[in-house]
Parts: sequence; structure tokens; C-alpha cells
Amino acid sequence: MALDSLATRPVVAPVNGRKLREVSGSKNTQDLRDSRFDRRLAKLLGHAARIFCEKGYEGASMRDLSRATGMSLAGLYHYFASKEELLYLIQKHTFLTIIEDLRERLQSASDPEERIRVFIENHLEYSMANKEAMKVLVHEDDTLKNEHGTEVRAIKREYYRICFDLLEDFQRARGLQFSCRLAVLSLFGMINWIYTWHNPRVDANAGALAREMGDIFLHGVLNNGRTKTKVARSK
Amino acid sequence: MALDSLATRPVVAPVNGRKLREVSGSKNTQDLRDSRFDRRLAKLLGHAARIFCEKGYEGASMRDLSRATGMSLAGLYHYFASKEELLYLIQKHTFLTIIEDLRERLQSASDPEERIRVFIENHLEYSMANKEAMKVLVHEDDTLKNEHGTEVRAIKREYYRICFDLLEDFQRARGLQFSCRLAVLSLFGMINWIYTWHNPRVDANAGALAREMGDIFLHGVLNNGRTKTKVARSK
DNA sequence: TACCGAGTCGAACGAACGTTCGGTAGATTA
DNA sequence: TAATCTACCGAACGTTCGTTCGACTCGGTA
Repeated sequence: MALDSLATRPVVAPVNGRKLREVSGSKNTQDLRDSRFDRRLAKLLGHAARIFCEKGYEGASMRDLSRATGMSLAGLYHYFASKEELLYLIQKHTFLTIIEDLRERLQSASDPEERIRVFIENHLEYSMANKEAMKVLVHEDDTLKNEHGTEVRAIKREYYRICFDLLEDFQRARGLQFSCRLAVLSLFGMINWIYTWHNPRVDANAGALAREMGDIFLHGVLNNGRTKTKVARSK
Repeated sequence: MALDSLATRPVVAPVNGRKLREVSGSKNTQDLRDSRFDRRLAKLLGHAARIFCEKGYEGASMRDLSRATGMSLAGLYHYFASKEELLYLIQKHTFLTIIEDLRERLQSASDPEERIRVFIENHLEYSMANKEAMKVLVHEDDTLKNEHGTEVRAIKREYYRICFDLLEDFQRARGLQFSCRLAVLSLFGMINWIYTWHNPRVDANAGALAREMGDIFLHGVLNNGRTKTKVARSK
């Protein structure tokens, strides 16, 4: 639920113009301070994700975040430069974590079908475990403009590309013919739509859902790649 | 593109507290005035849909609408009571028109598979012909609260129900077993996601897209309803 | 002729917005 | 001990928001 690690921060431009001092202080003290800063920031991002999820980015106010976190309005700006950067940090961290998890999981699956199922399962498990950040990622898809928007869109393209390649592998292995673009986007539609309807009290959990949706999708592209026109009768 | 008819207005509570006079004026003059009012309102709703589509409901301002329509800020409120009602009118009209079109089309299709294909085709054709209103409908799905929200949600449930019943018929006719709820929601995900990626210069038109997505979806639920576990090998 | 309602407008209302400024307490460094 | 830096705050800044008010014109009605 919480954005519990910001390990990605060091590789990008420092947040809020906060300079990374190069020679002052002992390394230990420095790390301690930075990790304290990061932990506080991560907690703020978690609150922000919940608020953006509930009221939408435009509908949410910095005063909402101030109220939710107990920190003063001005104090918040110690941790980020603007409301827009807040959204950027949430989206970027969410996307990068999903991709990182996915890459890890894909290492232990070689069968093309299995790899697509891993993709779906990873996406769904992350979505269910981080509902709020995930809705912010999907729903505020074209909210960010300029550099921040460009950067997040680049990560999105990367994620798209991974799925596209998995589908091409599957297609090649089975000798099928179908539009990978349409297939990827249909799959994304199915799995990104879930946040609008999933109710943990009546709907299956991530694993079961991933299996069922994987079945629908894979049978769909499989049979569609082989035959044309009408769906075969069952008897 | 434009919300070109508001034929639904007479059956609901009058917009903006505007009373329907009962005895004053000749009937012809009355009709003329009302239709003039409706035409102007419909034009405003078209502009509003475009603006809500571009900037989101919360991000759009009444001043944006004033600028786009050339009407003064105060003048707008002659046609509706509030910004919220504006969104309500757009969503309601869009939903009711889709359902009306669908009911008409379904009358000339009796085969269960064919009827599902009609559903998909209707949805996609309307979406492509009314991109802006459609995005507002999908994207601002849970923006409306209270009475307006309740009413739109009721129409949405009706639309869901139609699709659900079509799927049950298909299931019964083919003797299949699968979760209709999951199938409907997967299908909705596929077709409601389109607005995020469709590019008329590179992607197929509504008819072709409806056929391809229909193939994927129908093969998906068909084979999934018959077999379990792994996808059959193609050789 | 007097009147009325539809349609439209400029100007303003109070509230809320994102952000900034000047400061302070306390820990760390020189 | 003096200087510096981190973390935070109250109070305000200027702007924009949705909405309202009073007034005006104008075609149709009594």
C-alpha cells in the first residue's frame, strides 16, 4: 500500500533542488539523514496517493494532504517542489517498481505462454497490493505535461514494449498471426480496468483473477490467430 | 461529435428549475422556444464535452467554457444550474443514446453470438463518432455524487445488465461455463480502454476493431468455457 | 401603450487554490 | 561557543474558482 522505498531517487535529479552534498559530514551521518528524509517522503507519497486516488489529481488540494499528514502546508514543500512533482514521484515509483518486479519474475519462466501469464499475474498482484497508487497511475495517465510527463510516458512505453515482445515470442512459438498491438492494448484494457470494479469481498484475488483473465486472453488470441470469421460451434 | 439532440429532456425534471408553463402562449410558439433553448443547450454541452475531455472535469473551468462558446460567464447559467449539472447532462445523454441505439440494433439480430457482436460494434461505433463525450463518460465515472451520481450509475447498471444478459444467452446456447461477471467486465475493459490509445491515422475503424475484438473476446470465453488449464498446442 | 419573460451581460462575491516568505527550535559542525 | 544546516511552521501572497446580482435589450402579448 505504501510507497515504501525510494531506492530510485539517487539515479535522478535531486528532489526539490536539494543538493547532494559531496564532502561535508561523515558518510554514515549523511546516509542516516538521507534515509530519514526518504522515509518521510515515502510516507507523504503514500498519503498523497490515497488522496489523489479519492479525489483525483485536480480535485485534491495541498491542504488535503496537509490535513492527512498532520504536517503544515509550508512544511510539505520541504520534501518536494510542487504538487505536480508529487504526482510525478508517485507515478514514476509505481511504474519502476512494477517493471522491476516483472523482470525479476520473468527470469524463472521460459515458456512463452507461461511468460505472458507471469506478466498478467505480476500486474494484477501489484495492482491489488497497491490499489491507490495504481489508480493514480492509470487514471492520471495524461495529466503530467512537459518533462515529467515525457519521462513517465517513456517508462510506460518500456512497459508496453515488454508485453509486446512477450506476445511476439508467443506468436512465433505457436506460428500464429494476429496484431500484437491490438492484443497488447486489449490486454491492458482488461487489466487496467479492474480498479473500476474490483471488490475484494465478492471478487477473486489477484492470482485467481490472473488465471481467469489469462485464459480468456490467451484462448482469444490463440484461436483468433488460427481461424477466421465465425466462432466454432461446440458440437 | 456534438450532442445534437436532447429529446430526453421532457421526461425528466426541468433543467435549471425552468418551469414548463402550462397554459401561456400558443403551442407552436412554445415548441419553437423550447426547441431553440434545447438547440442552444445542446451546442453548449458539445463544447463542454470537448473541454472536460481535454482538461478533465475538475481541471476545466466555467471560464474555459465561456471563452469557447463566446457566451458570458453569467449567460451560461441560463442554460444549466451548475457545473455539476453540466457533467450530469453530458453523461446521461451519452449513456441513454448508446442504449437507445443498441436496443434498436438488437432487434434485427437473433443469434446469440451475433447479438454480442452487435453490442461491441454499437459501443465502438458510438465511441469513435463521439470520442469526447465518451471519454467524459468513462473518465469521470465516479465524479458525480448524490442524486446526479445515483441516476447515472443506475443507467450504467442498466447497460451492464444488457451485456450480462447477452452473455448468459450465449453461454446457454453453447452450453458453456464461465463467469459472466468477469466476462462482461473484461469486455468493458477492452472497449472502454480504447479512448486512451486509438489513433485514427494508424488504427482500424470501428467496424474492423469491433470484429477483431469480438474475435478475441468470443474465442476467449468460448474455449475457456470448455477446457481448463493450459492452452491447447496448435500442432 | 404597457408589460412580461427570455436571453444576455459586466462586475463583483467569498472561498479556495498552489506557493512563498520570514522565521524558529534543535541538532551538528568548525 | 559560534556558525551552520535540517526540519518545520504561521501567515500571508496573488490568482483563480463557481456562482450571483442587478441591469439591459428585445420580441411577443394583453
